[in-house]
Amino acid sequence: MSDAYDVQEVEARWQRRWEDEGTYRVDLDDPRPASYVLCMYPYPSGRAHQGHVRNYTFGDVLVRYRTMKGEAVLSPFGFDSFGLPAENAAIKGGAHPREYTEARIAELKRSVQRLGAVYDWRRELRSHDPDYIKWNQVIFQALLGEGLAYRAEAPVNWCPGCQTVLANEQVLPDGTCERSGDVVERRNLEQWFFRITRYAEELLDALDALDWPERVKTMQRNWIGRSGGAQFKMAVCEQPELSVEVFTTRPDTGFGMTYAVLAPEHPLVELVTTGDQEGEVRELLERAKRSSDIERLSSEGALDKRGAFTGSHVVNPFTGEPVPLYVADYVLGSYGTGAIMAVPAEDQRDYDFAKAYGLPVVRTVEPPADFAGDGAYSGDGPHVNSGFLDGLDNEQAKAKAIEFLEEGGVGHRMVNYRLRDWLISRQRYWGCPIPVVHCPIDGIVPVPESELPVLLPEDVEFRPTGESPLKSHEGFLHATCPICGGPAVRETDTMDTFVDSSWYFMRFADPREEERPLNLTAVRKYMPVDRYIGGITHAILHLLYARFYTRALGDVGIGPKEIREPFAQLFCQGMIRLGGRAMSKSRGNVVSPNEYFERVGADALRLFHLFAGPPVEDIDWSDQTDEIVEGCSRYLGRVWRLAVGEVTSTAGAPDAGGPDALRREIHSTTARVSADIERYGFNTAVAALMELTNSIYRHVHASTDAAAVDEAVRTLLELLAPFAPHLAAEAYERRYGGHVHVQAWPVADPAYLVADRVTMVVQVNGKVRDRIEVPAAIGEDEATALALASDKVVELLGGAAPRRVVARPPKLVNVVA
RNA sequence: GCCCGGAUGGCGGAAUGGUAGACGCGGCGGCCUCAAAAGCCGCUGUCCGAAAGGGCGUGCGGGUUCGACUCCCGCUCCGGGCACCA
Repeated sequence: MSDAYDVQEVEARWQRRWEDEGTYRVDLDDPRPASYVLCMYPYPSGRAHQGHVRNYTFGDVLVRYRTMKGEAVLSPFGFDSFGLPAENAAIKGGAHPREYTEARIAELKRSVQRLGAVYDWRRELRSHDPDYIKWNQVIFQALLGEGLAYRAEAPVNWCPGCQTVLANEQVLPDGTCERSGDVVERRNLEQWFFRITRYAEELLDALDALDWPERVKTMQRNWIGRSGGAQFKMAVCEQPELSVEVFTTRPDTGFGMTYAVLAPEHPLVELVTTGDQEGEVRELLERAKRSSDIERLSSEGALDKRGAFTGSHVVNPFTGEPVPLYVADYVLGSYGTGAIMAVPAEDQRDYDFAKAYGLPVVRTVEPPADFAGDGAYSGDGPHVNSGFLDGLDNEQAKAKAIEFLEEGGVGHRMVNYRLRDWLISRQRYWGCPIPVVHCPIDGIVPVPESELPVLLPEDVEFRPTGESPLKSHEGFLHATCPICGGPAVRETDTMDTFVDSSWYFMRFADPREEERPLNLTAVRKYMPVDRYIGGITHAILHLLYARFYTRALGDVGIGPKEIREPFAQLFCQGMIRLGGRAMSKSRGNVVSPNEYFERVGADALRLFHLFAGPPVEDIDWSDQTDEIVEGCSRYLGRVWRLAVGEVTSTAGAPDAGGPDALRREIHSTTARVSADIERYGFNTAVAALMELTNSIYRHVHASTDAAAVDEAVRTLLELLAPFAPHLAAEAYERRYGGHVHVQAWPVADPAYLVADRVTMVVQVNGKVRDRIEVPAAIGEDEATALALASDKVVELLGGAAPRRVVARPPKLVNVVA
């Protein structure tokens, strides 16, 4: 047997062996404690890129580590295989989306397997498989039955590039499509929605208890956007039978309302606009309709063209005085009541508008003395010009103002959320069909479960018209109404692919369950996911939808009702940048892992990703990267020679400290590596392994006794196993026999973690001046005495008595001169 | 504008309030070799110094402390999120 390490042969052989022996398969009757480690399932983009490598390496370290710790780790893999790129490729003259997608799945799967990441492949899922489509549709019907799915006409985000509607979440803040970059238009269309808003409060409140990155939780909080305040009605002076209802977070400032505003979309606009104002109002409505969201949301541009007086007035319930009613595009039809009370003195937007239209500004909160005086003051302070609220602070005044509105029967406390219902219909082919038919007699009728799945027809033609090919496929369109048996038209919308990814992690618990979407026993065994790993890019969309779906499925009886949160712990790994930009296929700046697999092997590339920096931080793929990869490869060679090759003692080698010192290092390294893995400190874990390796070399050179070295190498290989699984396995088998990945994870013995003698630092005025070898158990008095006796200290004190001595034995003594 | 992160050698990065720069990359030197590669060993923050040794040093300015990369206050720059949401 050659001592040379044949990377390609060894890696291929162990990968086959893990698969053949089912090392990482788990089953329901597994007696070991169950746990669940999951990487976000990928959109199959073909060959893996470095981002995948990083993601799956991190996940794989945890799977292997926890397996060695004695857990039955559920580690499944699947593909988020519906989605626009496949369809766009077909339109451009490529293959059918199915062929295109499946070819790419095969490619990605090969890369993932080549990496040596281990999965229970029996559980592989693909969103576009008929089986998954069926359960997706069954879930949809259940949500429909419970009113959690509904159809409504709504102003929607239409992307002209993608020729489909987008969820609010898919529109970037600048009003462009997150995928194509086109400017998103507003259109009124009948669409399917999921009632995620029903869970707004729960989704918000439950965030606190999650072990997730704080910034992800913050993003979700912002997205849900809870604001508390009051809602109340104001009668229209000119037409007392009409009233305008407004929402405000600042009912305490009601006395300062000097005008009110309707959104251009508000249904009352037409009714309250007087004849002489009609021209102006009409012009504004036209403008608002024409304007893209970008223009409308921009604070640029002349304000005086963005509002108009309706000619009517409403009565301010606090003062009893009439105030003018305006219509303005800075008020959104889709939030709150679509109308506001305007308080220029305490709201900057209202202030700017009031200035442009010459409306009065009345302060109701006394600003602090140092307040610049220009513009609105939205902070806290004593109320003024506010009748019964005078003198109160904001909180007190709010409570009292709401009380006042309630007593008057015109209003009440109110909470509003920024979160809107989730628009799930897409006018595209390559997605899960929405399983309903439209019957001229019975309306919208769900397809009965016995007829599911509704599958996509294969024989379709993709044309660059932008219209879904389903709309012109006679065979697909033609259906029978399940109620009346008459002719009906099949729904041609498909589901947002985020629907697919909102429950796959639960299906993984038993992906072959044939009776229901979820096997509850299996779901209960593994859920929630203990470690969920993926990119920060999904901080809002996927993670919020998955949280919603987990709850909704529980509540409609498909999932376990008690499991509310899908991901107990979330880890977001940093991005990989190249040339200052995120590495991504769409930017065309990907570095393929394949050349690294060929040159240095999977272990070295894995080690690079683990070692390059903290997993949470972004890393730059730079000129230095290849050199570091080489370094990782070199390190593995060093381990290999130590374990399998010939490393011998060296004449004149310095004393390495003997077997006791080596044993202490074995245990301290074990402790460090274990703790580092738990906190995703993979870079420092690898550093610790390198230190131990260097140390073992020193001990070998210095002829430390073979038993201690043998023990050290064994532990090194065991600790290295999650990081460089192939080399560790091969070296371990050759040297010790047996399979390292089924060994028990080493445990640090605390007895070895304390040394007999340690180096004590002696400082004078906080500066290190000397180091003394002392017994670890040294007391304060003795440490002080030793420090004061130090030549350096004597010299620096120059005969004077120290003013103070701070002793922290056995680590440090600080002498204050 | 608001809310989060971050800033440490030539580079990637380590450091429960207690030896700043672990580990690695790069560089320099030595051993091995006919030679090279590989490997093994050592040095490598900066300034002064032949050396011993000493000064300075974690974005900037203050503060707390015997002692601050670490905690507090005030800035600068970089990255990210949110932003007419009433």
